[in-house]
Amino acid sequence: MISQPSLVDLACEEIKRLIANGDLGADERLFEPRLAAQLGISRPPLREALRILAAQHIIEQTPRRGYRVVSLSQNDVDEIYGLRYVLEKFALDQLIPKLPDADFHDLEETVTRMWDAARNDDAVGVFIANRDFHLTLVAMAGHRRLQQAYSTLMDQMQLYMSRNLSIEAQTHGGLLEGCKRHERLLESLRSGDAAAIAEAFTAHGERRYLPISAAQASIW
Amino acid sequence: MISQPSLVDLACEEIKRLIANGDLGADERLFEPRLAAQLGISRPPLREALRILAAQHIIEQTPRRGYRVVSLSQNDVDEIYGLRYVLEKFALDQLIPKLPDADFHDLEETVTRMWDAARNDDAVGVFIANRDFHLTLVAMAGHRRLQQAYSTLMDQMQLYMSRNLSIEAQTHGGLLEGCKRHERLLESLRSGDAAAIAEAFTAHGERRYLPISAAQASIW
DNA sequence: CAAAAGAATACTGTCTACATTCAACGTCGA
DNA sequence: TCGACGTTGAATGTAGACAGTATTCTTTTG
Repeated sequence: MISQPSLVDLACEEIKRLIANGDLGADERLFEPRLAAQLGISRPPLREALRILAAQHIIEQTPRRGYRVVSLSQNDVDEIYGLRYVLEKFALDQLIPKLPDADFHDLEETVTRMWDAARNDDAVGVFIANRDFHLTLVAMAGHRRLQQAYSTLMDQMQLYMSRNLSIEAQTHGGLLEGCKRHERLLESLRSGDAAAIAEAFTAHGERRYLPISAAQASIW
Repeated sequence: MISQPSLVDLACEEIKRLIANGDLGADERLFEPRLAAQLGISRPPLREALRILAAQHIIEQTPRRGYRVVSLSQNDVDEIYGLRYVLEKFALDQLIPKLPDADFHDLEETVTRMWDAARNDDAVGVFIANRDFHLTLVAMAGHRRLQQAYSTLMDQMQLYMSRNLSIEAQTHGGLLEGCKRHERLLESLRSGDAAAIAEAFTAHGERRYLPISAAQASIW
């Protein structure tokens, strides 16, 4: 059963897009009347959308002083990466027992996309494929709350990165190198060997998680 | 700078209270007009509150069919406990390096409260003290997003438990036994020895996390 | 008697409008 | 010239009303 999305849902997506595009910068205030007019909706549905985004830590609200786009400090980035690592590790732990019956199709598709984009030097394409790879991986764990928490975290990072850094500057070690690491991780998953998976995952994330400067935030 | 809480905040708290009290049962629909009248506010602030609670997975929304209190299946309980374990473990990892400079005052206070309540056979008091112990512990890690995720999870469990089970039935091993386990965990934290902490934490959570039936959900 | 269709009711989604509060700017005084 | 106070303007917090849609009950037909 499908239904047309409500204005609230549309507003959420559109505001996230505005932030990702850089139309709304870090620390920028969101004025309800202006934004409502810009989106062509009235304030009530917009306000509900803002509440949702605030709950996801994409914007923050201070009473009587409205909403503003969050600006991530170095500490914030460290927090996000640290939590992301833990959640993805947990996802793998949950996933490993299920691997024999797992369907790798979706995961393979993202890796294929990643290779294609990398060969065309399409950094944005690699970026998106990478994001989808990890979201798919976590989704395979079959843990709804985990998936939810993880994708919220990814959203926070993604919005920040597309705002502050050129994608190219964030691809440590080159596009093709990153593809290879994901390929290896996928292979280890196919093997189902827990030790190999742990190793591939650690190698994959080696330079990315744990003390990492905000300016060096990596897309992987 | 202080400011009076908005109706949205008040509505959030009140609705959570209604659920905890059992006035709103699992799977029960939340009718906006009725609820707004009951709370003495109009629908717009109520709707914003509902959006927030939905984002916290305390209620769920289906388009054009309103909101309903979530009902937790056994699988949901397993999910929450699993994630809670991972997050609290991560909190300890983050906390250990900071232990030499840590202030245990707040933590000690919750343990004191727990003992007092246990001696008076006050299961609800123990329940609350236990909750505060873990929230305080996680807060000491100094990781805002972690703390946020953790307390959201605790809310989900707490609301469910106070709805479905008598507190007494959930205190595995007796009230005093639980106090002792927390006391030991606190002692290990004071020692600062990582191995001892890990052991105390595992012993503390032994029977609680991982395959646990919904009916057996424990307060610890 | 049961099932399906239609009508009535009630709830959600959305909008317009009003009250309240905060922040910035200008003015007045020291 | 600098600081403080008051005023003004704009944005947030809230309320009430209307339109559209789902659900339920009743009625009618097979």
